Amino acid sequence: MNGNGNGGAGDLNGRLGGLNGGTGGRTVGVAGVNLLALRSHNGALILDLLRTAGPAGISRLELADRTGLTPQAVSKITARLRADGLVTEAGQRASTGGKPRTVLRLVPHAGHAVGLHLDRDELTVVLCDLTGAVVAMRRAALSLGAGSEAVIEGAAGEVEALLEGASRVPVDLETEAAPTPPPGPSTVPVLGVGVALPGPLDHLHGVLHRVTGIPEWDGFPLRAVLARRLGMPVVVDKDTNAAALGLAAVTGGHGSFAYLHLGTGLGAGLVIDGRVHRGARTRAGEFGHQVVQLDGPLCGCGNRGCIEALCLAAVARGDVEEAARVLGTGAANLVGLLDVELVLLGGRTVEACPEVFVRGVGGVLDEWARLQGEDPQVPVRVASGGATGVAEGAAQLLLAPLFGRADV
Amino acid sequence: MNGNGNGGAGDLNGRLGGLNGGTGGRTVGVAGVNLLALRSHNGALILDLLRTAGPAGISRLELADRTGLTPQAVSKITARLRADGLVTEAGQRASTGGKPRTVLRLVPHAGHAVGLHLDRDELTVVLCDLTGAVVAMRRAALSLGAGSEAVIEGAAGEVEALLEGASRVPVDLETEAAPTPPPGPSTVPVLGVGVALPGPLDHLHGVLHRVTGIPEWDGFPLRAVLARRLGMPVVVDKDTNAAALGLAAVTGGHGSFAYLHLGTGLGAGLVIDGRVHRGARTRAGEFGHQVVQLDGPLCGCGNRGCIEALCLAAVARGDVEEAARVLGTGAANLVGLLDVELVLLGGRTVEACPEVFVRGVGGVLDEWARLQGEDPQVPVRVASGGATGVAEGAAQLLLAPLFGRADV
DNA sequence: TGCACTTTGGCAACAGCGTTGCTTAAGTGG
DNA sequence: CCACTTAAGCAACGCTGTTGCCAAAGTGCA
Repeated sequence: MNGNGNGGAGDLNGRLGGLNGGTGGRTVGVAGVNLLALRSHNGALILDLLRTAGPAGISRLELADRTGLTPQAVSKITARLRADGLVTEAGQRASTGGKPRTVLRLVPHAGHAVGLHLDRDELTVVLCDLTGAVVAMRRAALSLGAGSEAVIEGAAGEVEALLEGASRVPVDLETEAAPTPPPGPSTVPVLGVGVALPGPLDHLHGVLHRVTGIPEWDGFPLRAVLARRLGMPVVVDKDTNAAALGLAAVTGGHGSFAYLHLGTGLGAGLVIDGRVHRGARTRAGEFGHQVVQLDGPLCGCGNRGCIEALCLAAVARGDVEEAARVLGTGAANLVGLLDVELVLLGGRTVEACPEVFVRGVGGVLDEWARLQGEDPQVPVRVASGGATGVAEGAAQLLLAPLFGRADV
Repeated sequence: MNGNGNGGAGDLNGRLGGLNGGTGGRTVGVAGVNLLALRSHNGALILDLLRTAGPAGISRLELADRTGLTPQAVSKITARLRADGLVTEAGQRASTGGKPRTVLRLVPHAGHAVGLHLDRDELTVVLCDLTGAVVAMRRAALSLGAGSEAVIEGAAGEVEALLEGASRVPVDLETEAAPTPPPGPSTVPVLGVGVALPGPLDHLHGVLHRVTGIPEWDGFPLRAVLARRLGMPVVVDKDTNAAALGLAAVTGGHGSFAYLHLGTGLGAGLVIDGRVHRGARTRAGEFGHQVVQLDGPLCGCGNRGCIEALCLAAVARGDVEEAARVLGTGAANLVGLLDVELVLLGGRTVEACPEVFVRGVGGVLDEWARLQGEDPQVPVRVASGGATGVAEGAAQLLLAPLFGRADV
């Protein structure tokens, strides 16, 4: 009695040396699956296991065990992936009484993606390799309200400068030196650009809506404009969703978690069963304007008793404990509604005093679980993203489909 | 640039004349897909389109168009389904200048499932055919607190009586007469029994937790016990989830909606992308104890300001308008968080004055959408289930996997 | 009535997927 | 040194959806 099937063959086909075939058939509603899609799905699945395994690598037999496929099938699939240059053999394991297992590893520099984070006052661009590691980074001041042309031109310029630099200089990274120097070719193969910015927007079509505070952007087809300007594929998403996607790539598993971002505003990115949940119109995650106090104080959105208003007011008057309690109440509502396994906190306000928020939110969740008579409480942690977290997540908008975690 | 893949081959394999092969491979984590799973997925997909088409039927070419498969592939698949007795040819369409299309239709009585609804004070059993239509029904008084043995025995007895009656007498239904009299054989092929009851519980293993008010059930392996007693497969789920599943079967599409049930308590069933969202531990949908009034009045759960407490208190003092407003606030929170496309209301309290609740909840949602500057508000409607809605949804716990909408 | 045309749907051959059966490679342990 | 174990590839196979072709069954015009 074992489940089976389940896939998602990736939206960005035909890249990276013919990986991911796609069907060529028209697709209305739910798609039938043909052999090309099957091949693509299994390939992506194994690629994802290789990615998750990291530098340690993983053997063919372990892949077979994890996927339920035959060892022979795994051999064939990995042979294809090796021929495509995505995978290499990398040493052997210790023998357990027979021929030692050959370790397979993802080739990080077989592909790259650009992640672009457009915040209200600054811009961050990163170049990530297949593993999601940052290979190059740039940061610049930018005013989102400066007009679309200026913003597009500024962003495109930064992206081009990043790629230019990356193709010449090996690596110039703040955090760490690159573990393995990139290969010979002077040009870096790039899948495209993922853009993350404050919502609301339409992820599917890459069109912006009324970005809070900057009505000028309403209806702007960011995806199309930037794709034409840069000459490569572009995917657009909300900053909170990108952050959540980036965290999902690290978390690895197919679990569920909520990423709560408390900065100048309050929003959430939801990951359900390993996939970012955006809803039908990319409106999911409107966490800041959840009402937790009927007829409470007026919020900027026009409603009363929103979490965001209560939280920010508490922070403004220095009562961080109370802010954490309010946030915790919202988190408890969310956990109760969705039964996620983990709550991650991020954003500048949280980073200012992380322990207070983790303790405060965790306390409310624990109390709630105790009342329900549930034992294993939902853990609360600070998101690991850091300053480039959102940009890295934006790059994942293009990387994730390769590993079978396509959106839609 | 078309999406592809995506499946779920059904948990209940090997039934109904060899449909749904399953792989036979062990499955850890995410599964690879082999040809058997592919066959099963495409078969289920086409079966689902046939189900959705209803008595009107659907032609092979339309199936090909909707699935993206070749007409020839559809011909082969439908030939298999016809050989299995699940599908028949049923007349022809009008010609459009050539050979007229042959209409295919699901054979309703090719399979049945029992849906059992254990409420606090009564029990409802239905027998549903493949289309989900009720073929037979029984209702009896039952006290959930009367002890596990009495409840199990009573429920099993009712199920057996229902099946006994159905195999002899064609149909005895309150609402309508059966459109097509069932076939010759005296025994009805039954997939199994779906059981719906108040939570919390573990859907995956079919084990009950601390059912509110009746602590005796904590840890009771309902699925295993009932399966052994009846000698057929049993699936257990929360009543709200079953109701939502039943509504999803009617809604048909792969959309998202929330079913809010307001009876003696308040709960929710969530359908996201056409699948019931239960969360990792079947705890999702804890809607009643969402806090919408910080430090509000004490709730039975021990917390303060829960929707359920506020709502029921308002109803108790006769202020239904206020109850609807509170419910609407919770619904708005839910819609904002998940971006569902539809809100359905049900339960005895709602059914007492449906217009007030629909108007009240809708009003809050409209106001919220107006503040956000969104145009197409989320529609609010009364759930169509009626008295047997939950039981029908319970039957869908076994029927849905056949149509590719497997859980987990 | 007859013929051209359109559309539907099946038959046969085919490419490609994962699977099975067997062989070779490469270790351990007595 | 040899028996044994484990890993991985080669070859043949069964089954999938696809392609090429043809028969069936209508419409519409002469």
